[in-house]
Amino acid sequence: MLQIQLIIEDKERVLRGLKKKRLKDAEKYIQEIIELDQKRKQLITQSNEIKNNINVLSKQIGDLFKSEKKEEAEKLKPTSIELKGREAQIDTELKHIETALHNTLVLLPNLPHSSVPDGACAEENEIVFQYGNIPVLSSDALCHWDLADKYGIINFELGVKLTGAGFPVYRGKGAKLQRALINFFLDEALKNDYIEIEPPVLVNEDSGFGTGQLPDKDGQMYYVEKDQLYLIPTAEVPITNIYRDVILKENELPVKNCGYTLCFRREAGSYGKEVRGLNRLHQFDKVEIVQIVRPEESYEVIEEMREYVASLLKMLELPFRTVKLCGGDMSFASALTYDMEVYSAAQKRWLEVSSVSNFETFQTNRLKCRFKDKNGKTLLTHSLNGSALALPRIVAALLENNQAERGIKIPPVLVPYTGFEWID
RNA sequence: GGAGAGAUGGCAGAGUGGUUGAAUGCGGCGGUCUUGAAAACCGUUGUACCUUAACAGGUACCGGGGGUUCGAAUCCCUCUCUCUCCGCCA
Repeated sequence: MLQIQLIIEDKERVLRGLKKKRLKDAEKYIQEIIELDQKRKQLITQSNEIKNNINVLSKQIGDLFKSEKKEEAEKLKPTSIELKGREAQIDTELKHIETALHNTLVLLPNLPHSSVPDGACAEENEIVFQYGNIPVLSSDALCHWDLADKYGIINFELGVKLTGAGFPVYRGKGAKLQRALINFFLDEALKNDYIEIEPPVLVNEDSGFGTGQLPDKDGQMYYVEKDQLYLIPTAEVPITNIYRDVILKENELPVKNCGYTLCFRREAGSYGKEVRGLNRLHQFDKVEIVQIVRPEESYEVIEEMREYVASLLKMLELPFRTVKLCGGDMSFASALTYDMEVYSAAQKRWLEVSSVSNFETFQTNRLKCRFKDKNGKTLLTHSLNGSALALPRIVAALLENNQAERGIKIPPVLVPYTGFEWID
C-alpha cells in the first residue's frame, strides 16, 4: 500500500510510477484519494473538537457530583447528550470516507524503481545477465514429463486420481531428489546467514492482506471456508507476516529469514503447454528467502539476493539468465523485480525459477513493520524476498538438460544429498 | 468438543464507573558519583492520528468488535486467544 503522504506531497512522481506500471485511470484514483483525505482530516478535526467538549463537560459533571451539586450537574447532561449525537453523525460519515479511501488506496500498485524499463509485457523485459551454455540435445531427447514417466520418478496421472491435475506424485529417486534439493537450498541459505523458519502453511486474512495477496489475488489462493484460512501461495506470506505490527530495533536489521514450505496456487485461467508436466503446479515445494532491511540498503540487498540465487543455479550447473522486469510485467507490490530463468533444453524454453523483488515500503506499510533509527525516530523498513529456489522447474531443467544414454546425471553438488549419481 | 479461569505499557503486576495514559517493580535511555565499571541516587521512558511555520494543544488506544452512561481499563453483549480440568487424538 502506498503512503498517502507521498501521494499528497509528490503527486507527479506517483502518477509517473503508476503509468509505468500500466495502471489505468491513475489520475482519477489519485484525485479521489487526495479529496477523500482532505475530507477525512476535516472530519477528524471536527470529531476531536466535539469529543474534547464532551470530555470537559464530563469532568465538570463529575466535579459537581462530588461537591453534591446534583441539580447543576443534571442541567449539563442534555448538552453532552446533544454533542454526542453530533459526534455520532460525524463518525459515521468519517467511517464511510475512511473505507472509501482505503478501498481506493488498495487498488494502487507499488511504484517502480527508476531503473525499471518501460514496457507493457514480458517481451519488453530486459535481459541483464546470462550464464552457461545452452545444451544441444540429440533429436530423440525427451521432455521432462516423458523422462519422469520413463524412469518412474514422477506420476502425474496418479496425482489426478488422488487430487486433480497439477498435484503430481513423486516416487523413489524422484521423491529423494525433491528432499535433496530442499535440503541443499536450505543449507546454502544457512551458509549465507539466513535464519531458518518453518511457518504454518495456512494463514488468516490479516496475513494475506499484509503481504498484498489480498484483496488483489483473492482467487489465486485456496481457501478453507470453515476456518476462514488461506493456503499459502508462498512462504513469503507467513514469514513476512512475522514482522506485522512489529517495531524492530536498529541493531536487529537486517532480518534475514529463509524457509521451506509447500506452496499452493489455484492458477485459475492457466492452460496448454504452460501447465504441462512440472511447468505449473497447484502444489509445489519452494525455499524462500526474505529480508527486512533499512530503507537506504534495500537496493544493495536486492543485488546481493540476486547474486545469491544465481550462485545456486551455477552450483546446479544450469544455464540461466536474469531478467529485469519492465513496469507492465511486474507484480502489484514490487518496486524492482529480477526473474531468474533456467533453460529447459528439451522444451527449448526459459522457465522462471525465481523472482527476486524489492517491495520498499509497500508491504511494510500494510504490515506496520517499522524500526527505530539512531535518532529514535520510527520509520518503515523495506522488505524483499526471492525464491531460492522453487523446485518443479529446476527438476524439469535438470531432467531435460542432464539426460544421457545411461540415465539422468545428478549434478555433483547434489550427490551428497541424493546419495546417487544417476537416475536410471 | 464440554466445564471453569483469564487477557492491562518492553516484561512482571496493581487498579472494579469520575484529572488513570494508567500505581509499583524490573528492564531501557540520560545524568551525578567513579581512573573505568558496578552499586547507589536523580531524571526520563508507548503507538497512531488531527490542528500548528514552530512552541504547543487536542483525540484515540488497558485482546478485537458492539452496547449502557454526562463519564468505562472498570458494567453488559459478542468474537478471538491463553491457561486448568474432562473427552478425543499424530
